[in-house]
Amino acid sequence: MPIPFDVLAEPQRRRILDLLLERPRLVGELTAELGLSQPGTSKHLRVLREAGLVRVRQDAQRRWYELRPEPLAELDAWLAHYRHLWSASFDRLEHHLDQLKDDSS
Amino acid sequence: MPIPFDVLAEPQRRRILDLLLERPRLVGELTAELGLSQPGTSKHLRVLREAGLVRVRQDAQRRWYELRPEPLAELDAWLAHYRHLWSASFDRLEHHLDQLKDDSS
DNA sequence: GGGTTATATAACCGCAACGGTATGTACGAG
DNA sequence: CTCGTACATACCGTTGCGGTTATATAACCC
Repeated sequence: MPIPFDVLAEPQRRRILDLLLERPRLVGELTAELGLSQPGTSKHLRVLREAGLVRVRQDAQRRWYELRPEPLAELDAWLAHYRHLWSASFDRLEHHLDQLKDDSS
Repeated sequence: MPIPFDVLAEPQRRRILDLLLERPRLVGELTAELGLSQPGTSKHLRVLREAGLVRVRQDAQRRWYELRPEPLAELDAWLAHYRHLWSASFDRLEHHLDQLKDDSS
């Protein structure tokens, strides 16, 4: 699953992710909160689904959308290549992370 | 400076960032390595410049482009809101980060 | 200064994405 | 089984973006 930069480039889709970060929601709820048409919302949700950023749980006619953070974790991994550029204590942080890894293994 | 999601959505621009992560480069070098036309490269560089992701150092007719990681740091901060979703030991990590902060203050 | 090198800007084109309206589908209620 | 609800899909118009070629700008070289 490639990092979905283009999917995240869309402001409305990021708003959807922000809303789903709080709790799962129905399409109707998202439609109201985004101020979009219902099909517009559905279309964004399709894109997010195909990018693996959300998953659906069906409940009769309703569909609960919830967050799926794996692609964001991959984005985080990509960012890691650049992190030492702004994180002064990066090396020490890495050292601490290694310790965490050792603790849990 | 808002997080430049749309700027990063472009694959060629991410390639430019990857190349600049190694070392600063001239427009001509980037043009060759990307396989684009020279104006195409310049246009991407303009977008990256306006997003604050690169800066230019002029040297006669040449322009050395180099990375400016601040916007990526903001992206990192945005990601932080989601990080606990995939980082099992997030709370412990946060604790360690706080310790780092205390050490350096 | 005239020519060359290095880069930026302008003008243009094709395509894909986002938004809407209209319609299809699926499930439950009565 | 019919109607209403909740969502998805089809289709279309507009717009913005990435790519190109052509041209402008600016600095060095001789």
